[in-house]
Amino acid sequence: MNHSRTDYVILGLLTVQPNLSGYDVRKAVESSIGYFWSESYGQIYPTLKRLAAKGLIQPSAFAPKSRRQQYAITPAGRESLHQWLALPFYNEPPRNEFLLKLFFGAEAPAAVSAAHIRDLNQKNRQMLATALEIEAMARRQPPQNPHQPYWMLTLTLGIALTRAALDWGESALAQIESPAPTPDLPSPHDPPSRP
Amino acid sequence: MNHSRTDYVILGLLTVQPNLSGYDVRKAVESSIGYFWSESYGQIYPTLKRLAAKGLIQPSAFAPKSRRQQYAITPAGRESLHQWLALPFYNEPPRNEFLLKLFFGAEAPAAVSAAHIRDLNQKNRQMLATALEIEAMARRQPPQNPHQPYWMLTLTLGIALTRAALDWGESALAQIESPAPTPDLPSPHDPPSRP
DNA sequence: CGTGGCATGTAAACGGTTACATGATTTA
DNA sequence: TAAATCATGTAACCGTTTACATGCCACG
Repeated sequence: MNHSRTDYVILGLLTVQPNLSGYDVRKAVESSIGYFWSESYGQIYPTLKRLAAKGLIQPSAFAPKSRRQQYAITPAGRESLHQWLALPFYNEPPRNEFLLKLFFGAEAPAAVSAAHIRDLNQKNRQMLATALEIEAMARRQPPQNPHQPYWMLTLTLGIALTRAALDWGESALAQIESPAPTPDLPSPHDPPSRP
Repeated sequence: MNHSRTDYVILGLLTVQPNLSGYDVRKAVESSIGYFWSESYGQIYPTLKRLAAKGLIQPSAFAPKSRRQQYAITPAGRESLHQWLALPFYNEPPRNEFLLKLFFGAEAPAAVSAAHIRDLNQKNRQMLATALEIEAMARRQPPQNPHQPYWMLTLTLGIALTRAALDWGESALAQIESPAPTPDLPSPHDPPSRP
């Protein structure tokens, strides 16, 4: 009776692509909503069974050579998805370990926090690069797909947030690495870093 | 033997304020790291017991009138915190329900997604306002506290991300509400919304 | 005195991951 | 035929939240 969000991930993906196996679902999650969602097999397979038992999806083609049991969404499943979409979204309690470590940064040498920030910047540069690639690719071909405008929105939010985080990261690094800028006593031992 | 992150939240907070009870920890989490972390009593109280048993914290003053059992960090606890701070941070699998619903937005009337975005904007405006207040308050008094520079960094990241999300939200709303702008066929029935 | 809120605590449930088991199929 | 990897599945565990229980103190 209790629908977890995994249910709607699967139902949603089945509206995008009509036949998916558990394996397919996993791949689809990773490749299309991977940067803001994740699912593990331990969730996916039992959920498929449960959704089928409830009639929200149904076993469809048993893919010829590939021994993959595929499923398709039913009208009832689509209905259920629509209802969920209309409910207000619920953001779970935040838990950002990077910010947690930074918050307690004064307990460690400045180099520790600096390393974390560099680490974050690295990840963000990577993320930005792939997001921009995807965006460029999507913009090249005309929007035949009714989902595409929404996908672009999720993408542009990701890009905007990553850019903001990167900007912050650079200035944060500068602040941390310049050792306590006492205005009239320029630090004697740390040469200004010029990459 | 396994240290959960709740351990380090408590140890960290005890380096900031020397004596805290379970109740205090909860309040401190909410008021100081609330926008990127959360803890429930069900975690806090058992963790306090466990940390005390391991000697990482110790019962200190039993607060006079208030029947609150307070704890203080021990040298071993501080050591443990330092070690953890030096480890790379681990960001748990992302799970953003807002983006999930937006991704499947094409399955529902555009008004549904628009409402979600407005909802998000509302939350972000709220968040930005309080963050800016805190920032202004912090900047007013000179940095007596060695933790403050790090706290400011977490704050400025929050502000930057929220601003970016708000900017995105406005343009996203505009895009969604303008019904499929066919260039040479200006939409006949939707009057341009002027707030 | 009684009631409402403060403070501590815990049992049970929950959503989710990890680790492992098992065939079946492709590739070398 | 051996090794790799595809695909499905599940049991156990884990961190966490929820809901509830309990006693204490302040205040009307």
